[in-house]
Amino acid sequence: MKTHSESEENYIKALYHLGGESTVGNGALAGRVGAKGSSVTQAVKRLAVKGLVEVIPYKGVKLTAQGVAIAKHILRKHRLWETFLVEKLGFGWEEVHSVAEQLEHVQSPKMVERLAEFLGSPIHDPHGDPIPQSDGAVPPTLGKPLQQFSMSDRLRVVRVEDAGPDFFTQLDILKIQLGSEFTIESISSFDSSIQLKSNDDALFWLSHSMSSNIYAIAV
Amino acid sequence: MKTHSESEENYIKALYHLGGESTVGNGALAGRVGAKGSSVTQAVKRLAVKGLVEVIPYKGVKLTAQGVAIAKHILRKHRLWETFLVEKLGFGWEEVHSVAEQLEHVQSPKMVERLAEFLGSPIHDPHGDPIPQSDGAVPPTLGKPLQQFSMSDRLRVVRVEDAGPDFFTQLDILKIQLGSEFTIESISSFDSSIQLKSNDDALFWLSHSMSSNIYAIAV
DNA sequence: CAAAAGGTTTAGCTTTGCCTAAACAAAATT
DNA sequence: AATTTTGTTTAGGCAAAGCTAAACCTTTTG
Repeated sequence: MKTHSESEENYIKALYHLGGESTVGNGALAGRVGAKGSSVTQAVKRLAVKGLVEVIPYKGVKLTAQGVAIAKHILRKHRLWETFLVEKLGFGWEEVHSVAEQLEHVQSPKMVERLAEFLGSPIHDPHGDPIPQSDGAVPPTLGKPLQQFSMSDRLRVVRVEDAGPDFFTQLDILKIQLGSEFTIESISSFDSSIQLKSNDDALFWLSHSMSSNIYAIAV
Repeated sequence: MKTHSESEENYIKALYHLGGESTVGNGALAGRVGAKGSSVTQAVKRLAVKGLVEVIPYKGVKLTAQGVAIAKHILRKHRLWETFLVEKLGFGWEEVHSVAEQLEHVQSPKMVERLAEFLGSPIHDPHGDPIPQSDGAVPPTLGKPLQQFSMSDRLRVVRVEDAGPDFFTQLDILKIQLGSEFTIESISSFDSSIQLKSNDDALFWLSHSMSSNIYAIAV
C-alpha cells in the first residue's frame, strides 16, 4: 500500500462520498473538492494512472476496488479522530470536522489501530456515522429522518447530518444529542414542522430543515 | 499568525534545532532537512520574505523572533504528540518520532492546548526533552551525560538523545528507562566505558557511544 | 433536426519545492 | 600571494496542483 498525496486522498474521499462505488460526474466532484472542472480532469487522470479510478471521458469517474478500500481507510481515520476529539479532548461535535480533515492524512497504520483500541473500538462517530472497520466492513448507517415517523411515535436520536455550524448550534440550544429520546406530539400539515416532547415533558417545534437532518430509530 | 507550508515548518524546525537563535550555515541546514544546498537557498529566500528568517548571503541564516516563536510552537506540538503516543497509545519511544513529525503539522491551537491538558500538562516528553509551554517558556533541559559523573555517584536517568533505533533497542535490552536509577561502579580509563549497578544489583557495561547519549542527574 | 446551453477537456500559465550543473565567493593550503 | 578546496548562489528543469480561456462533446430545446 503506497502513500498518496493529500490532494489525491481528498479526491478519493469525495468520490466515495458522492457515489460510493458508482460513477460520479466531473462537475459534482469539482464542487465537492472545491476546484474547477479542468483541475479535476487532470487530477482524475493522475488517479487513473495509479489504478485508483476508472475514467470514461465526458461521462464520469468511478473508484476501483482499490480506490474504495483507500476511501474507507481514510474515512475510518477521519471518524476515529472525530471520536477522539469529542470523547477525549472535549470538543463540540460542530468543531471536529476541520481538525479531523487534517488528522486523517497522517500515515501510520499502527497508530490507527491503537487509537481505535484506545477509544474502545467504536463503530459510530460523534455524529452517529458508521466507522469503517479495519477489515473494510462498514457498520450500518442508523436511523431514518424524523419526517418518516408518525404521531405518538417514541424515538431515539442516533445520527445527525453535518448541515453546518448553525445547525449544530440549534441542536445544542434545543438540547438534542445522540441518544436523546422524544415523542412526536404533532406534525404540521402546513409546513411539515414537527413538535417533539422530551423526557422532562418540554415541548418544542422543529422546522422541516432541522428535522430532515436528524435521524432516529423507534424505541 | 498565518499558516505555513509543511516544507517551511520543516526548515524552521531545523533552524531552531541547529542554531536556536544564532546563525546557521546553508550546508548544515541542507543536511538536516535532506535537501541540496541550492534548494535551501531558495527556501530561506521564501522564509525571509515572510519575515521568519534573516539571511546574510554566503554567511548564513538566522531565525527572527517570530521564527523562533513558530519553531517553539511546532516543537511543543511534536513533543506533546510523542507523549500522547507513548502514554496513551502504548508506542515505544523509538517509534514515535516519525509519526509525531506528521502530527506536528496539524493546525489547531485549541487542540494543542486540550491535548496538553489531557496529558496532564507535561513539561518533558518521553525522551526527557523539554516541551515548550504555550507562553513560549522552555523548561530546563535536564541532566548531564554519564561521562561527567564519577565513581560511586548515584544517578537517575532523565533524558536520552535520539541516536537511532539501535540505540533505543540497546536501552530496552539493558532495561534503561527514564527514571531508572544506577550507581557508577567503575570507569574504564582505556575507552571511557562505564560500569553501572542497578537497584537489583545487576552490573553491566556501557560503551562510550551509549553513555554519551544518556543524561542523568545526581540523586 | 438544428441551434443554444451546459458540461468536459485541452492548452497554456502560475506557484511551490525540489533537482543538477555551472558560476561565484570565501577559506585553507602551499 | 596564489591556488586549490569548500561552500553558496544562480540558471535552467521537472512534477504536482491549481487557475483561465478556448475548444469540444452531449443534451436540451425551439
